[in-house]
Amino acid sequence: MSEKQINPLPLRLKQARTALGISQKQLGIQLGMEPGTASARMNHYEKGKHTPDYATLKAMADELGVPVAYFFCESESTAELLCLLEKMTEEEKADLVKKVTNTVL
Amino acid sequence: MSEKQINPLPLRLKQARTALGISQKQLGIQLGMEPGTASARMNHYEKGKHTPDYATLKAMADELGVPVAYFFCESESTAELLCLLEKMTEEEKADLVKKVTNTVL
DNA sequence: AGGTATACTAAGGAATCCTTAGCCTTTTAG
DNA sequence: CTAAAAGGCTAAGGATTCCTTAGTATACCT
Repeated sequence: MSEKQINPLPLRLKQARTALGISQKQLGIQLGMEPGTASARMNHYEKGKHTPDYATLKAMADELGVPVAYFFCESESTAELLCLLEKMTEEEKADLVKKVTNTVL
Repeated sequence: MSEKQINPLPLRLKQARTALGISQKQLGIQLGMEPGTASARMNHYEKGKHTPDYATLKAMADELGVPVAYFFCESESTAELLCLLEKMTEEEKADLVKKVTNTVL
């Protein structure tokens, strides 16, 4: 019954960071962390040792160009779709909701 | 410069809980919390006083029938779509990614 | 009124995080 | 080759946040 209870955040964070080609420390600095602590803190988050609070989560999301919810997506396709949704208007998303609702239900 | 930095979790939690018509305390108990602490803990989360760790977040999501990422959606339409995505197969989601990609880009 | 249910809060012990101070490997420069 | 720099990573303790206890307040019901 080994119910794997994996926190997606470490993986998603690493994916988004490496996509930008910057180091853990540099990302932390860009988020406004002290240069002396940025490396350790970001590494803790990426290794799942610690969990960032919401303000840090939001800052990371903005810096990485993803929505906060992206960090908690369990599947790749959902993560990808969320990033696309962020680029759409409310109207476009409302339309998509209707379409998908008819398809699924 | 009032940068609205609202944590969506309290609102989303309340939305999903009231949709089920159960009390804060009862939800906490269903998550396996001690009956003596369930009320206070759930209220803290719903008022934004404290933030649940991932295990609690996952348990809440499962019990409420939403994905964990739902708690962090800033817009209603995105929150709604995420819940629909959870009911789709990986294949269906992959197809949707393609469609949306062509629409957006 | 009395009892119950629900939402909510203060305070302190318990748990987690942030910071300091490094180590270890790989890569780059000399 | 050697040294230095860069990136990833970790232990430990002070700083911060959370969990738990205990209780208040309001509304509803009998």
